Amino acid sequence: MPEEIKAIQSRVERRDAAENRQRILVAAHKLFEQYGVDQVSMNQIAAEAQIGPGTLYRRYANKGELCLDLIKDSVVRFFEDIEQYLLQNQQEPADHRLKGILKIFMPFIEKKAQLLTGGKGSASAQRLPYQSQNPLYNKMHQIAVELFDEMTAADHPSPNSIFKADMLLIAISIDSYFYQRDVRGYSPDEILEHLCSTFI
Amino acid sequence: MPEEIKAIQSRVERRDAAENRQRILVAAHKLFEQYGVDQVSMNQIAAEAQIGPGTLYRRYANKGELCLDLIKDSVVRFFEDIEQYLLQNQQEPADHRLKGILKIFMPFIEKKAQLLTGGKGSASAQRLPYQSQNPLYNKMHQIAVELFDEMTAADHPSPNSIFKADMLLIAISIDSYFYQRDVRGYSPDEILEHLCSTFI
DNA sequence: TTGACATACGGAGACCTCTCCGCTTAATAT
DNA sequence: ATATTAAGCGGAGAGGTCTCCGTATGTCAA
Repeated sequence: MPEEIKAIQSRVERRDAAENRQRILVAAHKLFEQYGVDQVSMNQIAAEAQIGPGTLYRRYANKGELCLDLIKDSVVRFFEDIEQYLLQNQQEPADHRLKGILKIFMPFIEKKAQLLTGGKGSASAQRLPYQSQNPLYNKMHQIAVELFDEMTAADHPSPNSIFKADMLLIAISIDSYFYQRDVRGYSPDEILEHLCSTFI
Repeated sequence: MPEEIKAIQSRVERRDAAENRQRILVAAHKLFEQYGVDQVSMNQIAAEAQIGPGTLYRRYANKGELCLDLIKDSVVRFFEDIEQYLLQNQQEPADHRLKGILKIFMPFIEKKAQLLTGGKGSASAQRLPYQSQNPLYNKMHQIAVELFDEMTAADHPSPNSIFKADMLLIAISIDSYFYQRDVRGYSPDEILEHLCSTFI
């Protein structure tokens, strides 16, 4: 019996562990707010949370993971927004809907940029936009693929749509986005227009 | 007199400095070869070169710069290849030439991937493909812009071409390229085809 | 309750990046 | 030859990431 239960509920978080997790989140939030994500070290966070570095790293292998945990809720809300938008615009053509999604996406990454990239200096660092292979990337990708497929009337996972979706997402990765904004000097709207004329 | 000469020849490299530079390059090359770029630290390089860390950092602010210096010659040769290709294919349509350039470019980044990204874990790290804003990126960009302009018969620096060139280059950035190859499982040729159908 | 034990803790420490600054030395003018 | 001096050197050290492992403590079965 016990083994089965354990297997199912896959381990309960210990009380002290849960408390420490809270302390970490609070400490990180405070320090990030005050100094900016880049300027805060894992050490500082551990100190502020009054735990040892080992305890911090046991939970978050690097600052990126911690950041991701910190914005988990925003991400959930973001996808709810997307879902709602898609529902309310079902009758619009796919290209229009994709543009609409980008319009929601861009302010989001602008607002959460620091946390999304999460201090990229790290040995066990991550590849690709928004440390790709994370849920955010994959879910956005899936949505984009569906819309591209719909545009070309292809059956669902068309290789071409998969590729285009990858390209679109990398094009609005944090780095690329801020490059266009800060170096090329485009406004968010201009970026959006360019994206559409290139990819849609 | 002396001041004028100094101003003109803008400083001569001191003999000991030149020697150390050589030692660094040799040491780095050896260690990179043996352990892989990522696994070699600046400290190790300094030790192998028998110089202090300060001396190493005085010349190269980070591993990326050192890597770039290490492949400077390959980059020059690469652009000579491009130039020659463009010369020999002047009569071909612009899209064909762009594809040809990608065909030269892809093996190049495949071969030099490690050195081009140059151990990305670094505080003063770099943005964008091939630590963008470096000569390689800018020159490739310029070439792509010209070809895009030619395709659309636009006068030279058309905003649209500039954007498309940025997107194309980011699409074949190391990260993106190896993502397509290793995660999506495409062969270089397939990637090339997809790139063309998306961007050209 | 009380073991038993999986989980979690914490800090010492290995190794890293990068800076600072007093000392050294090559190049030049005299 | 010698003095001057700017360029270069090197290593101590501040502060970071991340690991390892002996110790402590929740949790659960009995």
